[in-house]
Parts: sequence; C-alpha cells; structure tokens
Amino acid sequence: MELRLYDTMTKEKRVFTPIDPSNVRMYVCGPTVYDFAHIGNARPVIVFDVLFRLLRHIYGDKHVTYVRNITDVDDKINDRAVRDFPGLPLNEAIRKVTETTANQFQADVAALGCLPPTHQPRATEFVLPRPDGKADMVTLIKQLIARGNAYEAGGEVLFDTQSMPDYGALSGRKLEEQKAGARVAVDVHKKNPADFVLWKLSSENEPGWDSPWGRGRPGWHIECSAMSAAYLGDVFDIHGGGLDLIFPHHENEIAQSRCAHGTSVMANYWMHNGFLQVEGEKMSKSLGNFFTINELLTTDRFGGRKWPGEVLRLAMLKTHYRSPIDWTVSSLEEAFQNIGNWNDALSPHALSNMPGSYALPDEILEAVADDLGFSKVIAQMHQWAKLSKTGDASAAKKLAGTADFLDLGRSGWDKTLQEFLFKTATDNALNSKFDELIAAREDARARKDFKESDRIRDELAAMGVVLKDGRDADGRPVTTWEIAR
RNA sequence: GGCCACGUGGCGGAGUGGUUACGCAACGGUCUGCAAAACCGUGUACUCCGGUUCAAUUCCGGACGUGGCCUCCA
Repeated sequence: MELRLYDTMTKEKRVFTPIDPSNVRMYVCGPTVYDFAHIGNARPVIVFDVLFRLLRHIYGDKHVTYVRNITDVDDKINDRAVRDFPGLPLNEAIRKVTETTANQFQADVAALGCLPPTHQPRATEFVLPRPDGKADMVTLIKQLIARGNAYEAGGEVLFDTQSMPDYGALSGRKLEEQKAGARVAVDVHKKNPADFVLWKLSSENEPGWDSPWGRGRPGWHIECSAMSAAYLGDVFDIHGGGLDLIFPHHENEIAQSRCAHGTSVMANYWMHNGFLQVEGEKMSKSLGNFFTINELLTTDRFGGRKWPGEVLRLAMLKTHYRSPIDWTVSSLEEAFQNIGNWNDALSPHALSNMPGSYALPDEILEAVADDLGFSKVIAQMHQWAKLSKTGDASAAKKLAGTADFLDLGRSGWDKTLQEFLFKTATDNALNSKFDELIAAREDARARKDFKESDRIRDELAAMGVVLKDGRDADGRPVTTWEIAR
C-alpha cells in the first residue's frame, strides 16, 4: 500500500514520502475565531481529520504530529470585542470573545467526530519571543529584514516580493500579472504592489505588542509561518487548508518561511479542499443561506430539523475533498438514510460497540490512501451492507471497521436514529399513545377486522406516523413505526 | 481583464481509450388482508464542434457554460 496525495504545488498526485516516518508532520490553517464556525469551516476540519487518522494508521499514533492553529488576532475580533463587551478594556474583551468562540469551535468539531490535533497554538502566544525559544513572529520578521527580504516603510514592515525570484509558484501567479490586474491597492510606501504587511502599527484603541518597529500587531500570514516552525520545524510534510487560501495566504506563508529559514521549500505537499455551496448558491449572510455548524447541530433552521454530527460528517465525506460540494437538505437526508441502512445491516449481527473492535479493511485503506478517495469507500460500504443483510458476518465486521475508522459514530447509531425520527414526537405521552393504537390495530388484524385496522393506520398517518409491518426471527408479525419523512 | 478548476443517466456522484461504479428517486416483481417497510430485479448517461485512433465519455484543439481566486473569506 502506498499513500498518494494530490499536491497543489506540482498539480499532480504524488506518492507520499515523509521526511521522518517516526514523526510525520502536518499543518492545517485553522479558524479565525471571531464568530461561530460555519459549515464551510467544517470541511477542512473533517477532511484533514480523516487524513490525520490515515497517517496515524500507517505510521502509528505516536508518530504523527498535527498542528491546527487558532487565529485570535484579527480586526474582526476587535470589532466584535468592542460591540459585545463595551465596558471592558480591549485586551480583556478580546480574550472573552475568542475564548467563547474558540470553545464553541472545539465543541462543534468534536460533535463532527474530529480528533483534537496534537497541538492547537493560538496566534497571540506566538507574537513575541518566547521563553521556551520556539519560533515567534517578531523574530521571524527580524530575520526577514536581516536577510534583505523585508523593509520598513510608512509605519509598516513589508515583505519585498521582488527579493524572492520564484514568488508565486504555488498559485501560478507572476508579479507582472498582478500589476496588470490593477486591482491591488496602490500604496505609495510599497516598493511593489504585491508586497504584503508583516507588521503594522496599532492605534491607541487597537490591540498591540511592543516590537522593534513600535507598538503594533502582526500581518495576516506571519502567524502560520511562526506556529508551523514552532511545532513542525522549518520544513515539514503536509500543509493544508481551503482552496481560497492558496492566494494570498499560503503563497505569502511560503515566501516568509522559506526566506526567513533559507530553505527551498516550506512543506512537501500542499493540499486544498474545495468550497462549499448551499443549495447551489454561495453561502453568504446576505442571501440568508449562512449556517453555522452549531445551528445545524442544535436548531431546525436547515431543513426544519436538527442534524446529528455523524450525518453531517458523512454528508461531507461523500464528495471528494477537492470537488466543490453542494450542501443541500436532500444530501443530508440521503446521508441519514445511508446510516439508517447501515445500522439495519449491522444490528442483527450483535457486533461489539467498542470502536476499534474491528480492523480497517484493506479495500478501504487502499481507497483512502489514493488521495482520500471516499466515493469508493462509500460504494464498498453499501456492498458490505447488502452482504451483511444476507447474514455475512465478515462483511458486517468490515462495514463496522470502516465506520469506526471514519468515526461515523457507529456505537450511537441506534440512539441517533431514534432521536432523529422522533423529532416531532419526543414526549412520552404521545409515544405511549402510538403504542396503544398499534396494539389496538394488532388486535383488529388478529380478528381480521381490517376496516378497523386500516382506520387506526389512517389515524396514525394523520399524525405523521408511518407503520411498518414485518416479521421477527420466529416469523411472528411485528409492527414498528417511524415519523414520515 | 488575468489565473485556475470543472461540465457524466431524473438527482447526487465515481471512473475508464473498447467491458458494471455506487447511492437516492423511478419502474417491475416477491412478500402483505390491502398498503407501507423489507427483499430481488431493471436503467446504458457522459455539454457542443473539430482532430488523433481500428475504437473517445476518457487524449489534443476550439466553442459555450458553471464555479473559484485576483480586496485578511475554509
């Protein structure tokens, strides 16, 4: 088995070879915690979570280091701090804003079945030189100035893009084209319009740190250069994030890191997930189709119901990570049905509920190792579900092993399905009324009073309850019910 | 305007130079008092126009279309 990953830098799938198999290193750009994370933010978190699990499977749990940062220095955070905590000193208000949203983010992605990364550094802790000597932004900027890759002008420290001959390699942009586009703001103090800010001065009411260039705050990109170096070194294996980060964020990270460290690459593989649309349209607050992870989990804003985390996770994984994904109610319903179907397939087999009880099947390992090819995985799971229903225990175990590897919450499926179907009938009085009616109908059927039994069925149907007549293992009639979908 | 990705059956979504994705829906059947559910089975699709080839949905060129980036948005 060899792992192959698509590398944005070379635009091709390449066999993955770690720098050090005893410590495989991956960095993914995390959220800016000015607000609750939206469902689009969840995509890279889920995708790279599966890659993390795959790497752990291949190289061993103790031999993979996954870093996902939390950006807590940002102008939007400042705005929100002023809005939400007008009485507090700014720095304290900022801490409050980011604490709440960062905690919410952790809870949300945990509900989506994502493992915590090995390290989750916060940008504010890496601005100034640190007692532990880990890389920091101010030192990085000093190095860039010393090496002639950055200059001070107009109260800012700027990266000199012309000092780097192959600037733009990741995004395929050339500096001349940037000029031709003419959309880049013309700042007189910049040597080149493409030059970007490493450090900018803060006014009185903005958060700031004392630096050799005055009290100020870092530019957008430098934090990732600092935090990746701090935990993963100057050169590491995989750097991931959303497609939109290719330019300018990752391009500029590369420029900063490579020039400061004097290396020819920053990371060996650059991976980017595609964007998410909602019902065919770009998600935006103005269109009213903007949904946070938390809203999907806990409110009925999307499709009129709450969605279990594993349904959201499965829906996300059903589309290849590099393709655009259309986030629709029907796609979530389908994911829910898939889980219901798999649960039906597994329940007769009395499998262990302990995650990890069943091995990851080779077929799945091979599919996932081919640039995270989940569609093959899903197809395979359906096939095993079919076999499992015919009594094939080894297929059931493979299905369980796959669900556990992807962390689709198998041990909780029964409960999840119950809660999901009962969404309009959570109160016990109503449930026992259903049971009474069903029992009455059983009696009527036994008496062959089909007029009465059909009347009861209609009565339940009017309440949105669908009956399912079947037989148990001994061939005796059994009636179950569920909420009409 | 520049750069990039993509265009597959009713829908979603893989993949391939000549052979079955898969799921949902639909249709047919079995079962059922009748339904529903469940189970079994059915589908021959690949934007358009050229080119290469014995053969293209798959390779090349063009057209049209969609989406993304080019303003700290995953």
